[in-house]
Amino acid sequence: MGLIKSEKFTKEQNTIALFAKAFGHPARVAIIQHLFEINSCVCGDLVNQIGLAQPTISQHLKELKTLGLIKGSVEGTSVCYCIDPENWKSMKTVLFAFLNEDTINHGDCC
Amino acid sequence: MGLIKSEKFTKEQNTIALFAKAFGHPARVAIIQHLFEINSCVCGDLVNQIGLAQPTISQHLKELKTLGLIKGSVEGTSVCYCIDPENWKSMKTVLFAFLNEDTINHGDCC
DNA sequence: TTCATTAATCGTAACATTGCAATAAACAAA
DNA sequence: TTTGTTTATTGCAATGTTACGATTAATGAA
Repeated sequence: MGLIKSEKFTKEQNTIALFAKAFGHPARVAIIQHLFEINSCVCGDLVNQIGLAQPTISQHLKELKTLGLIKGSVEGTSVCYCIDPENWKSMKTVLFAFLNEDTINHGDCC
Repeated sequence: MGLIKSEKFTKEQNTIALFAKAFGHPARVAIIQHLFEINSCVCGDLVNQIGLAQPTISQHLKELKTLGLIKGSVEGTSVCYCIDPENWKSMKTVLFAFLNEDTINHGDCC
């Protein structure tokens, strides 16, 4: 049916999935990487950096913004985007806890 | 258009996105968590554990299997699934490198 | 062989995602 | 005000994802 049955899962599982989904598209990965690479805000050159149309980039930025991973501030005619350090940190805590579950239980089976 | 323009991005960015997408659904998160929790293989009770229909679970298992994160072995009438430790490890290396990019550059801006 | 059990596959409906052209909105400069 | 620049929004087409009923395949038990 195309819609996820979120009520079948725990809040934690849904949160993990939401964060993971944010990185489930290479354009959003590229945006985040570019933000870390230039080590400051990105003001306008994202469309040139990534080869997608302006409305498409805008849409990906909106998704990352809605999740709180990035924040934008208006600077004249352009908008400057950067990572939201606190939300990034808490996202990492959630994902790391999940990805590190193999270190708690390390069953060699099969 | 619904299709990702992978050719616009690096191999690394596409790999990160593929792994992240695997965890972009709570059912697949739940499957992985259950595999770690019981600390061994899961033989058949996944449909009861998670509240989705058998074909749906089978589909999610297939995705995780295609990515190499889990592996299944036939045991009589049932199939036993468990994490593939080596592929899990290399997936973690890729995702951790991405998620830890904030520790390399820690620009306070905006 | 026949029956029961379990998992995979097929087919399909409903909804989501991706991408972009066109347009609108917001602002600075002339 | 008008013009140019930049980003957001709208609308839509193409494709992908999710979910499950029905069926098939494979195996063990009777």
